[in-house]
Amino acid sequence: MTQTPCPVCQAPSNGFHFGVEVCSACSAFFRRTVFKNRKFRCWGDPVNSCKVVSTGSAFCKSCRFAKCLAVGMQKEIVQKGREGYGKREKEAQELALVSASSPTNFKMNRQGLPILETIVESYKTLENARKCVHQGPHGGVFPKRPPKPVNYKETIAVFLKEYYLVGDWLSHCFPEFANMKIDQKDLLHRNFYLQFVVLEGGFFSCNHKRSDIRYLPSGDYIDCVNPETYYYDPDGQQPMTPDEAVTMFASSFQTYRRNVTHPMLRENADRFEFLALTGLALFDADLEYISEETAAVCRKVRMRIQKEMLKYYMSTKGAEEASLRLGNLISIIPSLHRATRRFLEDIELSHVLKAYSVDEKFYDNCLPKFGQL
Amino acid sequence: MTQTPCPVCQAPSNGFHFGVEVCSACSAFFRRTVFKNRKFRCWGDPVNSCKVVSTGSAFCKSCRFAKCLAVGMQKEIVQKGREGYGKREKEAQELALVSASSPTNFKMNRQGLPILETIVESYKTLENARKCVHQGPHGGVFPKRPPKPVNYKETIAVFLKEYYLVGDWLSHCFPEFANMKIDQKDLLHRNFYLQFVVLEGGFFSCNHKRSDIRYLPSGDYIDCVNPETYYYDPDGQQPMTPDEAVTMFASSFQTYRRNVTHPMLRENADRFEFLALTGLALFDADLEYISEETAAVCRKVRMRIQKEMLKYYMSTKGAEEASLRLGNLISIIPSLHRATRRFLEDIELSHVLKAYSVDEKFYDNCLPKFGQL
DNA sequence: AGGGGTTGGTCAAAGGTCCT
DNA sequence: AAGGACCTTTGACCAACCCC
Repeated sequence: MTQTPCPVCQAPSNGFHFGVEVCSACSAFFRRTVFKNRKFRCWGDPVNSCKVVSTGSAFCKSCRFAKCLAVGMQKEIVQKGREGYGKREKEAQELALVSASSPTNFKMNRQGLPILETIVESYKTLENARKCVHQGPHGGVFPKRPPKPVNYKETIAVFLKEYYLVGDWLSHCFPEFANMKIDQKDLLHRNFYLQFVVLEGGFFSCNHKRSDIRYLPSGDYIDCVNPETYYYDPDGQQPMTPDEAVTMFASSFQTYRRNVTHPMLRENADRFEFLALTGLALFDADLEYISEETAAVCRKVRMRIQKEMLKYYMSTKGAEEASLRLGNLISIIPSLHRATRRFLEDIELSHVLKAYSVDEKFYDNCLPKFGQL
Repeated sequence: MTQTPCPVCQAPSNGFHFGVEVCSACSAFFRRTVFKNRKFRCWGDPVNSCKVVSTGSAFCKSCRFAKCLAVGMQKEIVQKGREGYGKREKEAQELALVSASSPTNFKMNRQGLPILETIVESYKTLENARKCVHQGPHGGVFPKRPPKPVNYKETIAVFLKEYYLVGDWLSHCFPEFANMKIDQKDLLHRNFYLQFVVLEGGFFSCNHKRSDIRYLPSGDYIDCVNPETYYYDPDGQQPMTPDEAVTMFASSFQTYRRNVTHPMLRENADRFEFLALTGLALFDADLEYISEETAAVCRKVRMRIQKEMLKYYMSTKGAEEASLRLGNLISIIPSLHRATRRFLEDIELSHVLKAYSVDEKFYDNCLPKFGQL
């Protein structure tokens, strides 16, 4: 940084640029202008005689460039473009077109992603099975009805039905899971299930672009903004009033939304990413009580899933963007754990208090044992 | 300056370099690339077949390097930091000035990583401060003594001393943190501290290549294989015998090792990566009770840290390897949470039972409030 | 010694990136 | 969208070094 002023704009100059000792700003301006071959028009009056001084902000571009040439800056020294060290603009633009043109149809990107392709396909089967099992608003047997808000009893009933459905789905997707010993399978399945419930809720919100209600797999929803509807018990046999329950569990809904729904909305996770996260949540290599053998399998599958995610991204993004996206997605997992744990605490609290008693079957069969999560 | 053209780029060649008669530019390029072990990706279409001509601009680095190798330039001739010769005078002077020169050659990879470089540097300061504060085996004031196993009382004392030390360190590393409102800062700091303790323990184990003992910042250690030494109380006033305590907390040590030490050993995380994880753990954007503003800051810093990690990897690895490594590192965070939570549960249990009572100061000032983690 | 040749180191000035 | 601060890369130049 020398003391001589930039001959173009009078700002402190900063070494030689394109043949003349000018400031870095004028250097960048000159480079961009020449590189993009931009032309300007002077709007001044009288024309082509604007003052070019760095005091303000708005120069007349035309006169600034003219002055650059006048003081001797050489167009020839501007290079024709180099390789960037991350992505290349050209590439990024082309690929942006591709991904924008087909938001839902990602068939083209799925090739060579054996694990994730399998999950995506069989998730469709799960969706169909749900229509039959839940008789919800999208059920095929009964005539269609609009989605309705549900209370906690109905919710638990839905999730209980789901548990085994999801188990079958997992066994179908992952031979690694299907072939595990029954006790290991049970550990993973229990650890997984609530996470899946929470994650899928976030994904539904993401699909519907709203975080004020939480959709269930049945198609109905929990109204998070009016939780008294959720805690309302038609039989009226609970030791707590809905109002009390709302006070007690109010922050739980906050937790779900903050930790999972919002991040997923922010990242705008697609179905593919949601299912990849599902796989990572299932194959939790660091779970307590699992055998070293199971842990090794988990690590292997996780690695494969990460590789496929990366491949999926690399087909539409540059390397850097892909990696960062992968990182952001993986960063959702701790939040997912947090939300799930909160969910579990709520359920256990209800259970202990015998307030809003949870179906015993659900409690015994579908939840991780204490301290395991 | 001979007349034969450089076989890589056709510019006039300039003597033999690394085995082939090439121009000085290609020589320098080759030297830099090999020295830093950089990998490139070709963005051309068709791939790996770009023209390499010295038109003054626009090389494809990948193809340029490939051509260097193709024409016979030898990687082996590039030295790894003046290994063959004695140190140069100038270099010796610099070393005298800086005094704390990096033991490994981090220098080359750290450029342009403003956040992580700052953390790495100021971590050294933290290490020095510890020597004074803890008077441990590496303390500068008292004569050196070998590391010894410590009990829980000594451990808590060490961590209490550390809390504010670490707080200062954080404020020094992260202006974003230093400038937060006091309540937000406190939330992050409390949430962070145990995670840091656990993570750093894993890092120490990683450094010493052993997971059977857990080093403390003071330089002493907890003997995880013989936890009765840890629960031994010289005053003998506790309501539990060491044996009972071991039974009670036995699986905690397992949890630490399984969740943090083992993954870090597996990944062989270096100091740089450990500190990057530290940053990610601090700026937890999904923490309960933090303001939206703070969360936004957290997301921003996290993003920057991830980018710097990626850059760090990309300078020595290919894009895919770098991304997977990043993914694996980030995947340690959920495990870290799990181990930390377990740690917290132990402390709270001890506290409630008034067995192995924890220093009240530590309990009140250094831990996250209930349900927050 | 001493010069020719090759090494790594240095730095000004290119281009690229990011946030406003 | 464009400006400007900030970062990386490049290649000419030079000191250190080996060898004959």
